Amino acid sequence: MPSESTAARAASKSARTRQRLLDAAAEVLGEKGFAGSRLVDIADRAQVQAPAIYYYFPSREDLIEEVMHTGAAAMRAHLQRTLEGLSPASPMDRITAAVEAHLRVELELSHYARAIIRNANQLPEPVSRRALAEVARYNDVWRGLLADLQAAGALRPGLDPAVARMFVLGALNWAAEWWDPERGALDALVADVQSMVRHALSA
Amino acid sequence: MPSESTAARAASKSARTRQRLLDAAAEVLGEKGFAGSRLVDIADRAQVQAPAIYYYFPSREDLIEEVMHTGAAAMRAHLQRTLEGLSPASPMDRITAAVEAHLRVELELSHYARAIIRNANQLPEPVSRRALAEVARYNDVWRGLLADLQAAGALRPGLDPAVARMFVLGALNWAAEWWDPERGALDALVADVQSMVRHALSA
DNA sequence: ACCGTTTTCGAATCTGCGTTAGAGAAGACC
DNA sequence: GGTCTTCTCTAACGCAGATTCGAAAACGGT
Repeated sequence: MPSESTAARAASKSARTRQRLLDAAAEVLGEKGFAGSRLVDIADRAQVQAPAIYYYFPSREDLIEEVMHTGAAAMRAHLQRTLEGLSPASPMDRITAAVEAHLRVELELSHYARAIIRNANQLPEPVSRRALAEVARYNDVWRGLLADLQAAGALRPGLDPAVARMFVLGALNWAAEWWDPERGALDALVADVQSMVRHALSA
Repeated sequence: MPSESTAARAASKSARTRQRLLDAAAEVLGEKGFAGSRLVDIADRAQVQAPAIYYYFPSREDLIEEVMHTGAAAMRAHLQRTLEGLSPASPMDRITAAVEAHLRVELELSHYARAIIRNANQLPEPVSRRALAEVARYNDVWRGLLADLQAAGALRPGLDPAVARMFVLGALNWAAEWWDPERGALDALVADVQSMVRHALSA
């Protein structure tokens, strides 16, 4: 039996390789999409040969499935943590905070988020089931934010909350398609987008 | 030499098959994405066997390339026709009209637009070159719309016009991911989105 | 230094799909 | 009805990429 520290180190080495594979898969998925992501690309990026993947995952689909699920869960966790960290705030302020949370996790914090955003709608059924359930819960949080806004009378009358929600999420998600981390700080983007969202929804 | 009418009929039959293939390809591309689109699916949808494709196109990539190029050109043509058809209008009214044009071509008029929107950013270089050039020109039109708005002092101060443009186009493009033609009329969506865009940008 | 376990790799297999080849059907014109 | 052209199909090829296998390497404990 290994001593505590070595066991920890051993476990962590294996765990770290596994993690490298997941991270690599998330990156490739975010760039090439589900059908375009080859195991060789993922393996390369994780500094391994392709067959090594099968030591950690039963199949390509299982690996991808885990990336998707992790990504969706991370987005929701980040959003909910952000909202809970808010001192009592107006519905609109909560939405503004959610906008920032979404953009940061999408563009700065997590390749997994990018993978989710760009692939959620083009995955084959078996792979997407668990992930889509998680995405649905994420959407539920936003549905709540919009409902609160409307209940407070702060949503422009006539606007369908469902359309408003997809409008905002669409604008946010699309940033993954064009935002270039190289040029310009994220802060400026966040501020502009918050301003536009606020005015797009306000009564 | 065939008589006029039969020549026309013959030509049109061949042309129609070719067209069916392009249409089928546009639909499949819009659903599965570039890497996920198989020739068999396209052929099936066009009521042909896969090898028949090669009578009309040199390769899969050429077929797809033409779909992309056609799609991008169609979007731009539709947008420009719409704008030209406008009696002198304020910059904001022009943008509102552009919003409707974009949504209609994306959701109602053309599978090609959907194909472009969902694939423009994940195509391999060789296929995307011509299409992306066309997309760039489409973006230029929008860039002009935003510039005019700003010049007229009607863009909220502080907003980066480039960010504003991507924000709006993102919200519009994302509709391809969730809008279900089955339920609800497009008119309602258009009205809501126009309202949100207007307020998002207004000074 | 030696042994068992964990982890990785090179080589081989299997499968799906783009593509080619060549023969046959469907017309068009005489 | 014959023949030439246009179009489409069936069968087969070749490659790329997922997966499997068995052996080697790396590692931890003694």
